Amino acid sequence: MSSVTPDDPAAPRPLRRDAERNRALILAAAREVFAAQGLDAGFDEVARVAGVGVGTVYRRFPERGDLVEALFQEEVDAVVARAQEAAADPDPWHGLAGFLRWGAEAQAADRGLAQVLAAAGHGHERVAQGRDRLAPAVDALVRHAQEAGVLRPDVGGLDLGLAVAMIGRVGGPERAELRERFTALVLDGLCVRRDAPTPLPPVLPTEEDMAQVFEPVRRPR
Amino acid sequence: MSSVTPDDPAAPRPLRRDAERNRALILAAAREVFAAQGLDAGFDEVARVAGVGVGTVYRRFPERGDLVEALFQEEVDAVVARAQEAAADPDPWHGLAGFLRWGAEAQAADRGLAQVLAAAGHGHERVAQGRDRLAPAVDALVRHAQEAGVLRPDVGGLDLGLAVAMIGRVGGPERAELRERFTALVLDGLCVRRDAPTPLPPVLPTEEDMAQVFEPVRRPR
DNA sequence: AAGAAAACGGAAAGACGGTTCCACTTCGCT
DNA sequence: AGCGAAGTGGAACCGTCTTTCCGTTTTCTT
Repeated sequence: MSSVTPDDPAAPRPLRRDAERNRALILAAAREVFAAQGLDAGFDEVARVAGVGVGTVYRRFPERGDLVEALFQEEVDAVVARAQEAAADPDPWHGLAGFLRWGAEAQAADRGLAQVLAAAGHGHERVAQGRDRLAPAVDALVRHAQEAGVLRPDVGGLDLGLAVAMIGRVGGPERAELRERFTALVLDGLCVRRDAPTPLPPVLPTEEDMAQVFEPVRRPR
Repeated sequence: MSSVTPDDPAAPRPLRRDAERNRALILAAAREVFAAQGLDAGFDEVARVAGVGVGTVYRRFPERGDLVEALFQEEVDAVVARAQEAAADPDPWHGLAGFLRWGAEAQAADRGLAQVLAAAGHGHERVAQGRDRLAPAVDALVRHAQEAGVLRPDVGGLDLGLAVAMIGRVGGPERAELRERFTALVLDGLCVRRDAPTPLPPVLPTEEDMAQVFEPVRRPR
């Protein structure tokens, strides 16, 4: 008779139901832990949050990279979507500014995302693919604003990406107003022409904010 | 007779000659290692470079902070001096721009300096003093440029400090041209008025540069 | 319902880096 | 030169994080 499971040579065997459930739990836990502590958070922390044993995490994701890849594919999707949305804004400058603000905020809120976008190309295959999906979207956003004559013509998509990364590191997760301030400042540098400076948010930085540029979150033990 | 060593109650006993020599070797080694790897470099790496045993480092500097303090007092002096020099520039804008460029470069070349300036206030007493010496100098530089009407009036000294820190992290030690690019961009945001954008250095960032924002130097094992 | 296979948990083993400690050396003094 | 104190080096220790392993549990199939 015909077997119920046709011999699909590419079939990676479906996971058992409990395994599938745990896989989802692990991914959710990793999302939370990596966002808070960065990509080098301990595997047992992930396991603890997921409510499974460490061994389970290792069996499902033998290398740290596997977990990272599975996790951030969707986060990259979100960034790409936001970039496309911004590029479609009828006011190109508004779209660009909104993306810069949003991107900085996203990186500040999620250390793991920041690290994975940066590390793209160094190793992880699928993460690099994600970055390659991202680049055209940002390029389009930049080109759009340049064709409208509002963004200076001598910057590229990677300039914008670097600016997002730079600003995202300022002030720690709590000090969004401070990032607003630097976003406004950089935007004043990015525009083609302006007479007076755009007013900055009136929050003056404190000494402590500076430390955040270098040590975003001290792992609380 | 009068004793050769008067009972100075604050006298911390002079070090033996070999101890003094090793102290100097350790400081020189720490300067090198911290600049390359940051403040959390291993003590045994410092000991190896200095050509002494680990125990020697620990006896002379029981806490990591002691070593940091002894080391960076002089580096802070250099920054203060540069800020004062910049404030005395007959062209205030030129002085400000030069300081921003120089500061970013100094931090990029010396991870330890970057971290110690940032961490000031969290702990280390004398490092905090250093930062407090630095702040007025930068404030003066900023005020000077503002009184000349070339720097936007709504930024403070700490904005400039944060900008230096931000830009210093871009591109890794090797990519100074890239930092030039961002310095020019931020300066265009900082000035009071400009018509056309100041031309940027024509170096386009590469994908790898982005990684440097987050992982400036991978310790080579 | 029963047997076989997959998956689980968490203890144990391993790798790694920071810190301590003490037998030995070097220095300074008489 | 000889003695005591200060200083030294690096092996051993300790805590932390990673990875493996295996006795038990859960699921799937018939």
